[in-house]
Amino acid sequence: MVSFECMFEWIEELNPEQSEAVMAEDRHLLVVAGAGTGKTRTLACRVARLLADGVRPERILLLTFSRRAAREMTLRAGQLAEFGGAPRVWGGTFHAIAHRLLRQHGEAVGLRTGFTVLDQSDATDLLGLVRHDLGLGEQGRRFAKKDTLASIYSRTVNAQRPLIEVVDESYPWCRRDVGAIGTVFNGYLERKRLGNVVDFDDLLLYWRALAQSPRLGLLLQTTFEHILVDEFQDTNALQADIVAAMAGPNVSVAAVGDDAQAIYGFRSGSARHMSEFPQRFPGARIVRLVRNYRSTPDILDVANNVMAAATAPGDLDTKYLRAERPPGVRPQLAACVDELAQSSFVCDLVLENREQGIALREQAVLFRTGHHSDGLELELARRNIPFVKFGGLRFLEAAHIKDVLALLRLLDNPTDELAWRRILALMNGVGPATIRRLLEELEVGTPQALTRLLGPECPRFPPSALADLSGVSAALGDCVADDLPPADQIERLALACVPLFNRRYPATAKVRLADIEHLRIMATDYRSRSRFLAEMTLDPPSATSDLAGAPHLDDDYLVLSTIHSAKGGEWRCVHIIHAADGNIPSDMALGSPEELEEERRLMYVGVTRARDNLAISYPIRFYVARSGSASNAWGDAHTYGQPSRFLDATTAVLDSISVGEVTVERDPVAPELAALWS
DNA sequence: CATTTATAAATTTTT
DNA sequence: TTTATAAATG
Repeated sequence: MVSFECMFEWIEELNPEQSEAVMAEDRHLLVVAGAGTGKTRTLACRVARLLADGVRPERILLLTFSRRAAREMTLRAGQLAEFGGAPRVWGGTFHAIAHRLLRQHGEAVGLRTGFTVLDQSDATDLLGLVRHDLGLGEQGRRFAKKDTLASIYSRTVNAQRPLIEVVDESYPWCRRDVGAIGTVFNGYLERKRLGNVVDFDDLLLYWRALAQSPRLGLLLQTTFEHILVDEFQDTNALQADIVAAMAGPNVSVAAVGDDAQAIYGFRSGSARHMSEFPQRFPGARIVRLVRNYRSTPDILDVANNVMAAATAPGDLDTKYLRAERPPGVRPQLAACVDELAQSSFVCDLVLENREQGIALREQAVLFRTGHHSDGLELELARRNIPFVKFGGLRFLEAAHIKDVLALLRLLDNPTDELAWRRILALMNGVGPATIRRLLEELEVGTPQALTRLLGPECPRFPPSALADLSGVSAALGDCVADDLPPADQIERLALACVPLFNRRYPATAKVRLADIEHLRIMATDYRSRSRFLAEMTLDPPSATSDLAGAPHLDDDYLVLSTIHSAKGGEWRCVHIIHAADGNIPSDMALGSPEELEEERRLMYVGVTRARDNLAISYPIRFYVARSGSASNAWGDAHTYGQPSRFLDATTAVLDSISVGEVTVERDPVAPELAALWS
């Protein structure tokens, strides 16, 4: 009961609007809450209030969009309900809850048991296979590439709009090929069904189908009494449909959101669904939270000025935040000579802050895209400043991790074509043509494919692959019964991977095997192989600070994060780097006014993460070409950066400083030489 | 004949 | 770092 009392102490500290949101007895509730207005706390308190009123925890569903938010909410609200192993509040991302429900009831909507969830890169690869098999993208024909196909697909499905409209609006250069794109999508659907796999979008689609089905819909509508949804401004049409379909006659829906923080347009999220909430859920009480308790007025001045020029203020306007805190320190805008200067500026500031008693984990560095932190990561490593990076490339994206997971997936679902392909391609002397033949002869698509590989009916492999084959088969044979714990299975499979990795990744095999050991350690908490696989797909570990060993979560570390991943978080000090025009807003997003506005909101989200200190920086000169391409070998391929256009209106409330010495502007020799032959 | 190697081109944000 | 095509190799 202790936690209940402590929760009631919180409730006493709520302001009148927050407590209205917590106590409201209306059937439906929409909380329009600006950044830093105590949204999460209000939601958690509402859950506490419901529990105190006698609602059973397992009758409460708490939906979030990001995994970070899910973790935080279930931590805060979930603790309340844990009395001696009593059932807990259902909490998680839309996708995680969908998965949980479909494992239970999936057969009712035509899903076979034992289905595998494809992550984004798997889904993209499968689209690429279909694309290739249809002979698209061959010579000269500039057909949409697999990544483009994946985003078109996801947009179409999540927005529930006709393909032609989506292509016209967002991918006009593919207009000519809509017919063929449709054909690819059909092939993709067929391929998924054949392999008994579902992608992220399918999880939502099948959940909706379940909730709308005559037989199970009623069951689901009576499973939960209260549905609470966080970050409602990021809902897409599919998710809005799901919430509506789950809301039976005796269900209350409480949604919380902020249209000024809608940043998931690329996933078809739209604040429109929030403004339509009152129509869709009639009788909803609307509560607005605008008092900001998080940031100093100095920081809010920046935030408010960023949004002042917003062209499309929503009708549920929360963008002007009222400061409740006393004045603090003026935020800084640092024009850095180059990226190196920016990196050392940030490191200096971080260390200085730590000297003043602000722990590293109270500080965050935020940026638009994953690779924007590359330079900084090098400098942090050089100065031995520990950090953890959220967003960007993940541990699981590494080829060798996918290789081992493919072996596990094969054991879990022997009809998974992608897993088969990945494993076969790892063997010596096996290429696309052999893979095609083997897939046919193994009859991948039937559950017997694995027994066929391990048994006497095993098809003929090229002689060069026989050694690899016997190693892999032996390992698969040892694990096929699934009587070993997942961690032991990984250890056994990793053994078979040693020779494969040594050949495929000669220079890095050692490091990669250490990563597999990391994977094994992560698996030790799981008792079920399929649970582990699903968890790795739906809630993969965030990228680690270093390639070796597990991150020491007890230690102090600096947080590096994309702005998208940072939403919902707050830190005493926030450093926004690469805030140059072209980065925020991204050059990619200049196509339409809507996209540009989303970038503005992104800047707003970044700024409003800060409590006490905010430093925005950008390099005046930065390289366009990424390392690895040879294009900058002759002369610098750099460009001169202007600060983000969203900061234009903030100059009066920012301290502008210059960082870095103006050294030699450019290499005097190379351009001179280049002039000789250009 | 099939596979490996070489070369050029293109690269947002998350579940 | 991936991806399509061309050349080189087994």
